[in-house]
Amino acid sequence: MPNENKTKDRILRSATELFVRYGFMKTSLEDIARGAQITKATIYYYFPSKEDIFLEAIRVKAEELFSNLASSIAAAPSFGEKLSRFLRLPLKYIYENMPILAEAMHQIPGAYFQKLEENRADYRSRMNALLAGILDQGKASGIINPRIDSERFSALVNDWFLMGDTWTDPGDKHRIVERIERDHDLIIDLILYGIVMKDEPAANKNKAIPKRKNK
Amino acid sequence: MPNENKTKDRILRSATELFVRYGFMKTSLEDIARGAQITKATIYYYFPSKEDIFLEAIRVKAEELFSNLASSIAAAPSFGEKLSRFLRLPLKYIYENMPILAEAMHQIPGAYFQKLEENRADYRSRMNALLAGILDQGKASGIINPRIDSERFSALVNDWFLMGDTWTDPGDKHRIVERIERDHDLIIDLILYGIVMKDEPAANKNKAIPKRKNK
Amino acid sequence: MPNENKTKDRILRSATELFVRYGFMKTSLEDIARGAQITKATIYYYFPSKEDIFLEAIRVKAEELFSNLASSIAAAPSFGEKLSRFLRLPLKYIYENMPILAEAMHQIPGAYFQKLEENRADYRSRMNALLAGILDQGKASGIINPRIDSERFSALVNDWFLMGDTWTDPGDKHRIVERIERDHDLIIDLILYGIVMKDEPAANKNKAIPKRKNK
Amino acid sequence: MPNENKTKDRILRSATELFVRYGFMKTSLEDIARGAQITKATIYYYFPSKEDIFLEAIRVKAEELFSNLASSIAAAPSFGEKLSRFLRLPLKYIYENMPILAEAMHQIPGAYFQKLEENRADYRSRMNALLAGILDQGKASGIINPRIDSERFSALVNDWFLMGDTWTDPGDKHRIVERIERDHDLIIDLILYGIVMKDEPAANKNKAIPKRKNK
DNA sequence: TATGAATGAGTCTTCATTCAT
DNA sequence: TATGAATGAAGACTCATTCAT
Repeated sequence: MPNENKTKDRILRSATELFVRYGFMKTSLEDIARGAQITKATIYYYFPSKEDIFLEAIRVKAEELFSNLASSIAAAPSFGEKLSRFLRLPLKYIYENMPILAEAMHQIPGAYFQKLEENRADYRSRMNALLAGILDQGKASGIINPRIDSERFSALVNDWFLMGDTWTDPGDKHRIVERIERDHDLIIDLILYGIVMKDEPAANKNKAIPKRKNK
Repeated sequence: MPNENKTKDRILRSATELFVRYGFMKTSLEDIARGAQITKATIYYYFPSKEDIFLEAIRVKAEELFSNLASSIAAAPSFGEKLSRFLRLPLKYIYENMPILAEAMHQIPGAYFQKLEENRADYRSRMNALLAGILDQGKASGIINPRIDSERFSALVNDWFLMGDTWTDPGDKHRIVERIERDHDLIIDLILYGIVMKDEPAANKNKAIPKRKNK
Repeated sequence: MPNENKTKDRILRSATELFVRYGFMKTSLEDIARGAQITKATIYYYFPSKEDIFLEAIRVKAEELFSNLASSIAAAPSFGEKLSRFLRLPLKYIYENMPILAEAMHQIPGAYFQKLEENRADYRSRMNALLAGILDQGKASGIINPRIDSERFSALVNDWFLMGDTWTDPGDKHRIVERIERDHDLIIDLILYGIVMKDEPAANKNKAIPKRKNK
Repeated sequence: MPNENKTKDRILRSATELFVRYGFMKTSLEDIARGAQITKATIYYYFPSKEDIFLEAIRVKAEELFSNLASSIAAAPSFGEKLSRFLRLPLKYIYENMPILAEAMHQIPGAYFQKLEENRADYRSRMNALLAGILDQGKASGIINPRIDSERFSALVNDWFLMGDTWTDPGDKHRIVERIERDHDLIIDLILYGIVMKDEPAANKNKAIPKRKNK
């Protein structure tokens, strides 16, 4: 965690706040400088470009998230609670800190795509690792059907419930549409669970759910 | 469906394509004009401002979607298929045509917020009406548990599966975080369905989506 | 006086009203066309350019003024009343109809300066002729000191009381400053008349406007 | 008096010169920048908008004028000379530096009207104060008829001889026309002074500026 | 380490004018 | 006689970036 008084951190904090509120393009270096109580030129002493500030801002937030997430999950008493935290925290983080992440894909110049993609792949694999760990523990303790494909399941959770695709740039359009075709009936099954009459769709019969206590 | 040769449509098509690919702010009128093979000034013969082009582009796409969606659902042979189409088409449309919808909330000047909000409310209520129709039919034919709260169910599907909140502006942050808190264990239930051992906790069987008490 | 229904007059009327209210540059052909209930392109059927509309608008108003002025003065019963009308009407006309006359000098492209100057010289000479006529009648009836230089007096009245120089373009700056130097003590005399003690400045008493030696 | 080498002053000087010559609207920032030998963008480092440059230009000129005027009048040996300088200097200044003042009223966006009006009221009251001081001295030394209404006299001088109303915007049209009606026979009296035969119009002899009854 | 000053390359928008019909 | 459509040229303003100090 960086020293609170250092200029670089003041810049980063000002930038993060403004990026979150107004997005990448509508935040000017002038604004960031004002928020950090320095002048525009000073920013260039610490960062080579506006894009680099943005990338660094995400990086800091992401590390924060992973750090909190790992310890929170480790401390969770049960499988269900681990899964619950795994879902709740990242979403909260994203919406509290980086609701404009997705926009960066469209607003940042192409030259920076590669860096963004690297980050994204990194975060995704760390998330998957975390989830895989949870699943493994679930399997080990016999709660989870061992036939579940952990990898595919992780990907699905990521994509559909962790807004994995808010990162996606429009170039990937077809990839997403394909995924929609592929996954949507699984999603429908998920939705149907809970609303269909108990004796109606034979295909779904015998599928049970775990006992959840509310909170 | 607009006439292919009319200049206004050429502008709209060029604009839509560019907005989708590069976002609102990174698309310049110059670009749009080039794409439509006219000059910048001509755009102003047809549209009073860049924002109006954007709004109109969404409107056209949305009407297209609703038109297709309604007939597609009407033609579906079964309840499950209706639900499936209801989920698949909008997502495809959004990702194919307007993946940058959300950005508009941050990039468009405040003066246009109201119009955007009106559109959004309109689309949302039309989607809900469609889904409610499907559910009603399901209930009528005895497939669906009549205790299901259609309204709440529609809202949930909308928010979690139709990216209802990609429209959300950062000011609503807290609203979303609250929703995450409120809905996430239901989501976990959905996820667990399909992965837990079939003979595990019978207690939750037949559970419909209940009206949740707050917190 | 032109026919009220003819398109050309509608254009002229709309243009005059807008020029008077908003000035030459802030009045667009679009505005004029709207006011005349036609379209922009139609204007070009009747006028070769925006400047020509303006020139024509002044011309019409000026003719109107001269026509009214001449008959009003002719009908005046006394010398004093004639002089009074000579002063009152043009000022009223200018302020009611063409308060932006002066601006035209700065806003109209150089190419039109010549035409404007011609008009201006024409109007000035007609005003002078009118005033000279009044003076002559005054002299003839023995009211006016015959030593008065009618020409110089006319010029003075024109410049100082009829805003003759609101027409002046900045290039003439030095000419005006020179005139100020030359005439200002006469003006002071005029002002002092009426405020000095009746027996005070013997030197100025009964003094007619003399031919001034330069400086 | 501003430093000759500072960029801001170069901008101001270039702007003033161009505004004076071509008016507000026909002077582009490009022109001003060229005159100041900088680029357009630099102007925005020093001024928030074109209108602000204009306002500042007037302000500087006005301060200059008042400063010179006050000392010049203070140094004048006699009442007549004071009055003379009071009339001569402002007119020279206006015509040399700001002949396009009036246009600002029509060309500057409404948002700036208030500031312009404030300035104008300020300048006017300072001018009136100066003139009142001169008159008081004249009265004290017994030269001026003590029955003279100083306030009304100041206003008259201001309006008719100092072009007070060249500032007037077209909305005030009726106010001016009313003033013409009200003051014009006084003006005629002034004019008649100097041209009538010495023994002719007894009625006008020795008459001070009276409070006029309406109409 | 920090900044005041300067700028080039855009951005949206306006508008007088043209022309085929 | 009238116009719908199109445009070139210009205008005010923004902003990330540079650099001498």
